[in-house]
Amino acid sequence: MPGAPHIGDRERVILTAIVETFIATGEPVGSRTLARANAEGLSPATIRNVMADLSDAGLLEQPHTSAGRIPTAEAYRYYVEQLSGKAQISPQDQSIIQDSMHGITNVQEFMERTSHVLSLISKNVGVAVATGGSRNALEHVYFSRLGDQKVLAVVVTRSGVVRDRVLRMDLPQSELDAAARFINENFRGWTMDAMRAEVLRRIEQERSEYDRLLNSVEQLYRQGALGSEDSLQAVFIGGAANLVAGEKDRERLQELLQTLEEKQKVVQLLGAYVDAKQEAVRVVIGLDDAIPSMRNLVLIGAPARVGDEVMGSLAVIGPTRMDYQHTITAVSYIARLFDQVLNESE
Amino acid sequence: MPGAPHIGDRERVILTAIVETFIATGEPVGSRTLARANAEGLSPATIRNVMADLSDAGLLEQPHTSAGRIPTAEAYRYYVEQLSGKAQISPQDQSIIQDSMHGITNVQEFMERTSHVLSLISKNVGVAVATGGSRNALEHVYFSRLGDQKVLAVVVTRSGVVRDRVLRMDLPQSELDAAARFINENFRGWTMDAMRAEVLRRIEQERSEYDRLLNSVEQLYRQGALGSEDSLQAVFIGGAANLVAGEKDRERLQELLQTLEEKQKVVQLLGAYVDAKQEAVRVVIGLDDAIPSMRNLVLIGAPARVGDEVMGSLAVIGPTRMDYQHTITAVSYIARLFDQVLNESE
DNA sequence: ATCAGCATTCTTGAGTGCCGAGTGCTAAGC
DNA sequence: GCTTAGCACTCGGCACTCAAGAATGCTGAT
Repeated sequence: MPGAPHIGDRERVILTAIVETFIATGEPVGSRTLARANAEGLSPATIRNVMADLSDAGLLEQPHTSAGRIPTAEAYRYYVEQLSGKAQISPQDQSIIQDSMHGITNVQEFMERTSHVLSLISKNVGVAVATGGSRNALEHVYFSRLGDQKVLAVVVTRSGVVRDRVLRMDLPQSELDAAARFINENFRGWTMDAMRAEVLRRIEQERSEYDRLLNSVEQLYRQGALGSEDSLQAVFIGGAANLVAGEKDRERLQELLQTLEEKQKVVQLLGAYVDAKQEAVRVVIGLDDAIPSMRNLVLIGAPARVGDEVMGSLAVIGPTRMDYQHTITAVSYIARLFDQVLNESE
Repeated sequence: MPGAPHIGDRERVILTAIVETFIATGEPVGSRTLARANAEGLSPATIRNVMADLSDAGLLEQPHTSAGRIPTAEAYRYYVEQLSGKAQISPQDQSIIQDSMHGITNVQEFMERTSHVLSLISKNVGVAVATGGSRNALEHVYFSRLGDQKVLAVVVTRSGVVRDRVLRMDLPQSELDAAARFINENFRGWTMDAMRAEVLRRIEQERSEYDRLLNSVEQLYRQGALGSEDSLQAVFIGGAANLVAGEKDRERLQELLQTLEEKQKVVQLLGAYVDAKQEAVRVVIGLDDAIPSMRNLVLIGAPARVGDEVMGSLAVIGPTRMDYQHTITAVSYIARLFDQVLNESE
């Protein structure tokens, strides 16, 4: 990567043209093809010169000596950057989304449909992750003995997420009820973490009084009944079938599909790249840093939030060769929709 | 299909050998190969004769004039039939299953892991569906206002399945609480269906008294809060990536993956073929009747039950060319495990 | 600077010929 | 009468060659 010939106007136009025709055709683009298609009226030879410069700058690659040029990851980054997000979502996409989102019953369902819709629109893999664990405010808990040693814990958060979990413990139903009542009366609206801290504090301070009760609660915590975010994660993946069209190498295809089935990895991926704090759509080109098997893939993601609370994230994963503009607007639109649908009356 | 040469001992042995070597190699099996492998000491010529008979009986096919023979669906059916289910599960499989099933927290999770484990063991697609809606006994309900017009309904069944749903209605919290209390006190242990019938009956009879309360409950029913089984279905599919190895035709591969993503179809498939009443493992060869895109696939499934209650079903879906014995024992083992794990203390 | 032309490189697809595996049939052997 | 060996025939697949097409880099002219 020698001193970049600081990309001027002509270079930018040509690079953009290369990226776009490569996205469209999938084949290495040569100087002649470009000269023919490009209205700029430049001759192939000139274009070749520019191409050579761009190759030096590390923006283009040649698969073989006598083949056309292919954009590098860097070129895509550049391309996406100068792709001002001014595009509006198309009416077709909008109606696809409206249709699919009809009659949503809960967050999980929204996420599931989202993954599906994103895959439809982008013709790639749609991903939606519902996280939002301990930061959510508690609304209600309920415990119930199931069998011999088993207790069912149900936790409802204020944002309407329900989570259940079977624990193994032997507290009698009476104590479970007492614990539930205690929690519901004292800690409604608290976050799980804050609540735990408070319980621990009280155990320290007022040991004598609440003793049994607080210990029950602490025991429930320890079993994960009220617990930390990771167990609440639900991952929805739609359109994995679309990878078949894009990936020629069978082994790699299989590897990719396998990776997608490991939900944990997908969560980790979104967690790493989708910035919860920021509302913006994030485009990450080249996922090999995070997950080796996803080399050459691109992630276009955004956080899903209701008000200020982050409920999860959504994304499209696809090959570098995808319709960025289109996908970005779709992701952005659904991310906004999420807030609208779940915040107020639909 | 002329008069079947009623399959004798020799025919059976040869057919079995053909099926097994075809499963092993994936290539059309010819008379010579078979003669070499088969200890029976028959000459290729003899085998050719038998093969011709089996072809006439519609049990074998030739892809091309001078290729070997391939078993037809009918042949697989015959093969599976005479495959007495005497095989024990292998220790390796057993330990894979034990490892994966460790620390199960609820039915959904069991199903998810099951689909994964089945895919691992069978090297095919593992499927698990949690159904079991209205037939389950009610344990507890809870309603909570979420926002403007929205109410969150949480239903816990006696078998430990939790279900939540956001409804659009405008009952005030006080009435919701009253309805919940009423239901929890009077109908714990009832099935959803029986409960609804009773509510309707009372509305008729004792109109005056409970009026408002009963009407709230009925309204909740109408919104599906306490409702019919279909919305409770959760479908888990594992190992879809395994299809890549088995299916050469890319288009068909894509079609298959797409079909698997349509959860409804999968539910319908299991519903059609896995007999809830019967405990046995069911092997269905040739799924094209139910779902055209699944032509040539095989389903090996069993119901998942806790005691007498059917909680769902589990299955392996794969190409006709699979290890039947192995898969059948695995499916059967996990089906039994389901009862054990969820019924009593683990 | 820009562009035309030329020699060069490399991929791709078509065409060819050959080998191996399998079949069906007929005739000989137990 | 069942079993087997032998023979002629049919295909699919592989290796190989060859020509066409596309793109490149360079050089020299405008």
